[in-house]
Amino acid sequence: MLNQFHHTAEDMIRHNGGRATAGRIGILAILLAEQQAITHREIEQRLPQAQQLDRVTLYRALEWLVEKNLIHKVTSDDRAWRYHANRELHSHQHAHFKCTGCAQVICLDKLPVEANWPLPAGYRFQEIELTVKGLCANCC
Amino acid sequence: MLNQFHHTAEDMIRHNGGRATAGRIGILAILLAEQQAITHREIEQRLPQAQQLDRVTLYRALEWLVEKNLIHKVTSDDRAWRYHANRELHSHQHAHFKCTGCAQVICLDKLPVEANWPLPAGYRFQEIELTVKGLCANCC
DNA sequence: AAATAAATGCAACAATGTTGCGATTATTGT
DNA sequence: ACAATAATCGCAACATTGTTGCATTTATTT
Repeated sequence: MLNQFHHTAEDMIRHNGGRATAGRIGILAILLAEQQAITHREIEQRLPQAQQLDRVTLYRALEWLVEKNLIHKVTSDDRAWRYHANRELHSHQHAHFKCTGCAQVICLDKLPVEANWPLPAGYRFQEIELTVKGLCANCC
Repeated sequence: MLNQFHHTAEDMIRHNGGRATAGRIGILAILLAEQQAITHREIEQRLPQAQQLDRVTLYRALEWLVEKNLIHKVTSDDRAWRYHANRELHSHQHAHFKCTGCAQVICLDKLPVEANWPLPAGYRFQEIELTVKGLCANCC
Protein backbone atom coordinates (compact mmCIF):
# COMPACT_ATOMS: atom_id res chain seq x y z
CA MET A 1 0.00 0.00 0.00
CA LEU A 2 2.47 2.60 1.12
CA ASN A 3 4.99 0.92 -1.16
CA GLN A 4 2.82 1.91 -4.06
CA PHE A 5 3.05 5.51 -2.96
CA HIS A 6 6.77 5.21 -2.40
CA HIS A 7 7.20 4.21 -5.98
CA THR A 8 5.04 7.06 -7.26
CA ALA A 9 6.80 9.49 -4.97
CA GLU A 10 10.21 8.49 -6.22
CA ASP A 11 9.09 8.91 -9.83
CA MET A 12 7.68 12.33 -9.16
CA ILE A 13 10.88 13.45 -7.48
CA ARG A 14 13.15 12.13 -10.22
CA HIS A 15 11.04 13.74 -12.88
CA ASN A 16 11.82 17.04 -11.27
CA GLY A 17 15.54 16.54 -11.31
CA GLY A 18 15.92 16.20 -7.59
CA ARG A 19 17.80 13.61 -5.59
CA ALA A 20 15.62 10.73 -4.56
CA THR A 21 16.53 10.62 -0.90
CA ALA A 22 14.79 8.45 1.63
CA GLY A 23 13.50 11.53 3.40
CA ARG A 24 11.87 13.15 0.41
CA ILE A 25 10.37 9.91 -0.83
CA GLY A 26 9.01 9.07 2.60
CA ILE A 27 7.47 12.48 3.06
CA LEU A 28 5.89 12.61 -0.36
CA ALA A 29 4.55 9.06 0.01
CA ILE A 30 2.92 10.03 3.27
CA LEU A 31 1.34 13.08 1.69
CA LEU A 32 0.15 11.03 -1.28
CA ALA A 33 -1.45 8.49 1.04
CA GLU A 34 -3.17 11.13 3.10
CA GLN A 35 -6.62 12.48 2.37
CA GLN A 36 -6.18 15.62 4.41
CA ALA A 37 -3.63 18.37 4.60
CA ILE A 38 -1.36 17.65 7.53
CA THR A 39 1.19 19.53 9.58
CA HIS A 40 4.92 19.18 9.93
CA ARG A 41 4.33 17.47 13.24
CA GLU A 42 1.87 14.98 11.81
CA ILE A 43 4.25 14.07 9.02
CA GLU A 44 6.95 13.43 11.59
CA GLN A 45 4.66 11.12 13.51
CA ARG A 46 3.84 9.11 10.41
CA LEU A 47 7.48 8.56 9.49
CA PRO A 48 8.70 5.12 10.58
CA GLN A 49 10.89 5.22 13.68
CA ALA A 50 13.75 3.92 11.55
CA GLN A 51 13.92 7.03 9.42
CA GLN A 52 13.09 10.01 11.54
CA LEU A 53 14.38 13.20 10.01
CA ASP A 54 15.76 16.30 11.56
CA ARG A 55 13.17 19.03 11.84
CA VAL A 56 15.19 21.27 9.58
CA THR A 57 15.52 18.59 6.94
CA LEU A 58 11.80 18.04 7.01
CA TYR A 59 11.15 21.75 6.54
CA ARG A 60 13.62 21.93 3.70
CA ALA A 61 12.22 18.87 1.97
CA LEU A 62 8.73 20.33 2.21
CA GLU A 63 9.97 23.62 0.86
CA TRP A 64 11.53 21.81 -2.09
CA LEU A 65 8.39 19.82 -2.80
CA VAL A 66 6.30 22.99 -2.77
CA GLU A 67 8.78 24.67 -5.09
CA LYS A 68 8.57 21.78 -7.52
CA ASN A 69 4.82 21.95 -7.31
CA LEU A 70 4.45 18.40 -6.06
CA ILE A 71 2.63 19.46 -2.92
CA HIS A 72 0.94 22.61 -1.69
CA LYS A 73 0.86 24.51 1.54
CA VAL A 74 -2.29 25.54 3.39
CA THR A 75 -2.36 28.54 5.68
CA SER A 76 -4.34 28.06 8.84
CA ASP A 77 -5.30 30.09 11.88
CA ASP A 78 -3.12 28.14 14.28
CA ARG A 79 0.15 29.38 12.82
CA ALA A 80 1.04 25.96 11.47
CA TRP A 81 1.23 25.18 7.80
CA ARG A 82 -0.38 22.07 6.48
CA TYR A 83 0.74 20.20 3.41
CA HIS A 84 -1.08 18.13 0.84
CA ALA A 85 0.03 16.34 -2.32
CA ASN A 86 -1.00 17.93 -5.59
CA ARG A 87 -3.27 15.79 -7.66
CA GLU A 88 -4.52 16.43 -11.14
CA LEU A 89 -8.07 16.77 -9.92
CA HIS A 90 -7.11 19.72 -7.84
CA SER A 91 -7.13 22.84 -9.87
CA HIS A 92 -4.29 25.07 -8.89
CA GLN A 93 -6.74 27.15 -6.95
CA HIS A 94 -9.09 25.41 -4.60
CA ALA A 95 -10.65 25.99 -1.23
CA HIS A 96 -9.97 24.22 2.04
CA PHE A 97 -12.18 23.17 4.89
CA LYS A 98 -10.99 23.26 8.46
CA CYS A 99 -12.89 21.57 11.26
CA THR A 100 -13.00 23.80 14.32
CA GLY A 101 -13.43 20.71 16.45
CA CYS A 102 -10.56 18.44 15.50
CA ALA A 103 -8.47 20.83 13.36
CA GLN A 104 -8.61 18.46 10.41
CA VAL A 105 -8.08 20.18 7.08
CA ILE A 106 -9.38 18.81 3.79
CA CYS A 107 -9.33 20.17 0.25
CA LEU A 108 -12.55 21.20 -1.43
CA ASP A 109 -12.23 20.73 -5.11
CA LYS A 110 -14.12 23.65 -6.46
CA LEU A 111 -13.49 27.31 -5.95
CA PRO A 112 -16.76 28.90 -7.04
CA VAL A 113 -15.44 32.40 -6.98
CA GLU A 114 -14.47 34.38 -10.00
CA ALA A 115 -10.89 35.45 -10.29
CA ASN A 116 -12.17 38.89 -11.30
CA TRP A 117 -12.51 40.05 -7.79
CA PRO A 118 -13.70 43.61 -7.22
CA LEU A 119 -10.43 45.08 -5.99
CA PRO A 120 -9.70 48.78 -5.44
CA ALA A 121 -8.47 50.65 -8.51
CA GLY A 122 -4.85 49.98 -9.34
CA TYR A 123 -4.71 46.70 -7.47
CA ARG A 124 -3.70 43.52 -9.22
CA PHE A 125 -5.18 40.12 -8.50
CA GLN A 126 -2.90 37.13 -7.97
CA GLU A 127 -4.67 34.38 -6.09
CA ILE A 128 -7.37 33.52 -3.64
CA GLU A 129 -6.97 31.72 -0.37
CA LEU A 130 -10.25 30.47 0.97
CA THR A 131 -10.89 28.43 4.07
CA VAL A 132 -14.32 27.33 5.11
CA LYS A 133 -14.62 26.61 8.80
CA GLY A 134 -17.13 24.36 10.43
CA LEU A 135 -17.55 20.92 11.93
CA CYS A 136 -16.67 17.71 10.16
CA ALA A 137 -18.95 14.67 10.18
CA ASN A 138 -17.19 13.22 13.21
CA CYS A 139 -17.36 16.39 15.27
CA CYS A 140 -20.95 17.33 14.42
CA MET B 1 -7.05 63.88 15.07
CA LEU B 2 -5.93 60.95 17.17
CA ASN B 3 -7.61 62.65 20.11
CA GLN B 4 -10.88 62.18 18.30
CA PHE B 5 -10.23 58.48 18.10
CA HIS B 6 -9.15 58.35 21.71
CA HIS B 7 -12.50 59.71 22.71
CA THR B 8 -14.38 57.24 20.55
CA ALA B 9 -12.21 54.40 21.78
CA GLU B 10 -12.86 55.22 25.40
CA ASP B 11 -16.60 55.32 24.78
CA MET B 12 -16.54 51.98 23.02
CA ILE B 13 -14.63 50.39 25.86
CA ARG B 14 -16.86 51.78 28.60
CA HIS B 15 -19.96 50.70 26.78
CA ASN B 16 -18.69 47.18 27.05
CA GLY B 17 -18.17 47.34 30.77
CA GLY B 18 -14.42 47.27 30.62
CA ARG B 19 -11.89 49.43 32.38
CA ALA B 20 -10.81 52.37 30.33
CA THR B 21 -7.08 51.97 30.73
CA ALA B 22 -4.53 53.99 28.81
CA GLY B 23 -3.36 50.85 27.05
CA ARG B 24 -6.71 49.73 25.74
CA ILE B 25 -7.72 53.20 24.69
CA GLY B 26 -4.43 53.78 22.92
CA ILE B 27 -4.60 50.50 21.07
CA LEU B 28 -8.18 50.89 19.99
CA ALA B 29 -7.56 54.49 18.90
CA ILE B 30 -4.68 53.31 16.74
CA LEU B 31 -6.81 50.62 15.17
CA LEU B 32 -9.65 53.08 14.58
CA ALA B 33 -7.27 55.50 12.87
CA GLU B 34 -5.79 52.80 10.66
CA GLN B 35 -7.17 51.88 7.27
CA GLN B 36 -5.48 48.50 7.16
CA ALA B 37 -5.30 45.52 9.45
CA ILE B 38 -2.02 45.73 11.34
CA THR B 39 0.11 43.40 13.42
CA HIS B 40 0.98 43.37 17.06
CA ARG B 41 4.36 44.75 16.15
CA GLU B 42 2.96 47.60 14.13
CA ILE B 43 0.63 48.57 16.94
CA GLU B 44 3.59 48.66 19.30
CA GLN B 45 5.46 50.96 16.94
CA ARG B 46 2.56 53.37 16.74
CA LEU B 47 2.18 53.65 20.49
CA PRO B 48 3.85 56.83 21.82
CA GLN B 49 7.17 56.20 23.54
CA ALA B 50 5.61 57.44 26.75
CA GLN B 51 3.16 54.57 26.99
CA GLN B 52 4.77 51.48 25.65
CA LEU B 53 3.04 48.36 26.88
CA ASP B 54 4.39 44.99 27.78
CA ARG B 55 3.99 42.52 24.94
CA VAL B 56 1.76 40.34 27.09
CA THR B 57 -0.46 43.25 28.01
CA LEU B 58 -0.83 44.14 24.38
CA TYR B 59 -1.83 40.59 23.51
CA ARG B 60 -4.31 40.49 26.34
CA ALA B 61 -5.82 43.84 25.43
CA LEU B 62 -6.24 42.70 21.84
CA GLU B 63 -7.80 39.47 23.01
CA TRP B 64 -10.27 41.45 25.09
CA LEU B 65 -11.13 43.78 22.25
CA VAL B 66 -11.76 40.83 19.94
CA GLU B 67 -13.93 39.20 22.59
CA LYS B 68 -16.00 42.35 22.95
CA ASN B 69 -16.31 42.51 19.20
CA LEU B 70 -14.70 45.92 18.94
CA ILE B 71 -11.98 44.68 16.62
CA HIS B 72 -11.36 41.56 14.55
CA LYS B 73 -8.41 39.34 13.85
CA VAL B 74 -7.15 38.42 10.39
CA THR B 75 -5.25 35.21 9.75
CA SER B 76 -2.36 35.56 7.35
CA ASP B 77 0.26 33.36 5.77
CA ASP B 78 3.14 34.83 7.75
CA ARG B 79 1.94 33.41 11.06
CA ALA B 80 1.17 36.86 12.45
CA TRP B 81 -2.32 37.99 13.25
CA ARG B 82 -3.46 41.36 12.09
CA TYR B 83 -6.11 43.43 13.80
CA HIS B 84 -8.62 45.92 12.53
CA ALA B 85 -11.35 47.95 14.21
CA ASN B 86 -14.89 46.81 13.55
CA ARG B 87 -16.99 49.35 11.78
CA GLU B 88 -20.68 49.20 11.06
CA LEU B 89 -20.02 48.98 7.34
CA HIS B 90 -18.18 45.72 7.78
CA SER B 91 -20.52 42.82 7.86
CA HIS B 92 -19.41 40.21 10.33
CA GLN B 93 -18.06 38.20 7.44
CA HIS B 94 -15.90 39.92 4.90
CA ALA B 95 -12.87 39.19 2.78
CA HIS B 96 -9.35 40.57 3.12
CA PHE B 97 -6.75 41.58 0.60
CA LYS B 98 -3.07 41.02 1.23
CA CYS B 99 -0.39 42.61 -0.90
CA THR B 100 2.34 40.11 -1.67
CA GLY B 101 4.74 42.99 -2.16
CA CYS B 102 4.45 45.04 1.02
CA ALA B 103 2.38 42.66 3.19
CA GLN B 104 -0.28 45.32 3.70
CA VAL B 105 -3.69 43.90 4.56
CA ILE B 106 -6.95 45.71 3.91
CA CYS B 107 -10.56 44.71 4.36
CA LEU B 108 -12.78 44.15 1.36
CA ASP B 109 -16.32 44.94 2.28
CA LYS B 110 -18.24 42.34 0.39
CA LEU B 111 -18.09 38.60 0.63
CA PRO B 112 -19.86 37.46 -2.54
CA VAL B 113 -19.98 33.82 -1.58
CA GLU B 114 -23.05 32.07 -0.33
CA ALA B 115 -22.93 30.62 3.12
CA ASN B 116 -24.43 27.46 1.66
CA TRP B 117 -21.13 26.01 0.67
CA PRO B 118 -21.11 22.58 -0.96
CA LEU B 119 -19.56 20.66 1.91
CA PRO B 120 -19.29 16.87 2.18
CA ALA B 121 -22.33 15.16 3.67
CA GLY B 122 -22.57 15.49 7.42
CA TYR B 123 -20.37 18.55 7.61
CA ARG B 124 -21.63 21.74 9.18
CA PHE B 125 -20.76 25.19 7.93
CA GLN B 126 -19.64 27.86 10.39
CA GLU B 127 -17.75 30.62 8.64
CA ILE B 128 -15.62 31.56 5.70
CA GLU B 129 -12.16 33.03 5.78
CA LEU B 130 -11.14 34.48 2.48
CA THR B 131 -7.96 36.28 1.56
CA VAL B 132 -7.30 37.64 -1.89
CA LYS B 133 -3.63 38.03 -2.67
CA GLY B 134 -2.12 40.34 -5.20
CA LEU B 135 -0.33 43.63 -5.54
CA CYS B 136 -1.58 46.91 -4.13
CA ALA B 137 -1.53 50.13 -6.12
CA ASN B 138 1.87 51.10 -4.74
CA CYS B 139 3.51 47.78 -5.47
CA CYS B 140 2.09 47.29 -8.95
C1' DA C 1 -9.90 57.54 51.16
C1' DA C 2 -10.34 52.59 51.39
C1' DA C 3 -11.72 48.30 49.34
C1' DT C 4 -11.80 45.40 45.49
C1' DA C 5 -11.73 43.37 41.20
C1' DA C 6 -9.54 44.14 36.96
C1' DA C 7 -5.55 44.98 34.45
C1' DT C 8 -0.52 45.07 34.19
C1' DG C 9 4.44 43.62 34.02
C1' DC C 10 7.91 40.35 34.61
C1' DA C 11 9.97 35.92 33.99
C1' DA C 12 9.71 31.79 32.02
C1' DC C 13 8.04 28.82 28.61
C1' DA C 14 6.06 26.80 24.11
C1' DA C 15 5.49 26.17 19.19
C1' DT C 16 6.87 26.96 14.68
C1' DG C 17 10.13 28.08 11.61
C1' DT C 18 15.04 29.73 9.85
C1' DT C 19 20.29 30.21 9.19
C1' DG C 20 25.11 28.83 8.97
C1' DC C 21 28.16 25.37 8.44
C1' DG C 22 30.62 21.14 8.55
C1' DA C 23 29.52 16.11 7.62
C1' DT C 24 27.25 12.80 4.70
C1' DT C 25 25.31 10.83 0.52
C1' DA C 26 23.13 10.30 -4.22
C1' DT C 27 24.50 10.73 -8.63
C1' DT C 28 27.67 11.06 -12.53
C1' DG C 29 31.58 9.93 -15.25
C1' DT C 30 35.37 6.77 -15.72
C1' DA D 1 33.10 -0.72 -8.84
C1' DC D 2 35.29 3.78 -7.58
C1' DA D 3 36.30 8.55 -7.18
C1' DA D 4 34.69 13.20 -7.74
C1' DT D 5 31.23 16.47 -6.91
C1' DA D 6 27.35 18.89 -5.88
C1' DA D 7 23.18 18.22 -3.39
C1' DT D 8 21.28 17.08 0.89
C1' DC D 9 21.41 16.38 5.80
C1' DG D 10 21.98 17.16 10.84
C1' DC D 11 23.36 19.86 14.53
C1' DA D 12 23.50 24.05 17.16
C1' DA D 13 21.94 28.32 17.66
C1' DC D 14 18.66 31.78 16.85
C1' DA D 15 14.18 34.39 15.54
C1' DT D 16 9.37 35.30 15.85
C1' DT D 17 4.94 34.94 17.66
C1' DG D 18 2.24 33.86 21.21
C1' DT D 19 0.99 31.96 26.18
C1' DT D 20 0.97 31.08 31.44
C1' DG D 21 1.59 31.97 36.37
C1' DC D 22 1.96 35.10 39.77
C1' DA D 23 2.95 39.13 42.36
C1' DT D 24 2.14 44.22 41.78
C1' DT D 25 -0.38 48.15 40.38
C1' DT D 26 -4.53 50.73 39.18
C1' DA D 27 -9.41 52.08 37.75
C1' DT D 28 -13.57 52.03 39.69
C1' DT D 29 -16.88 51.74 43.37
C1' DT D 30 -18.43 52.72 47.96
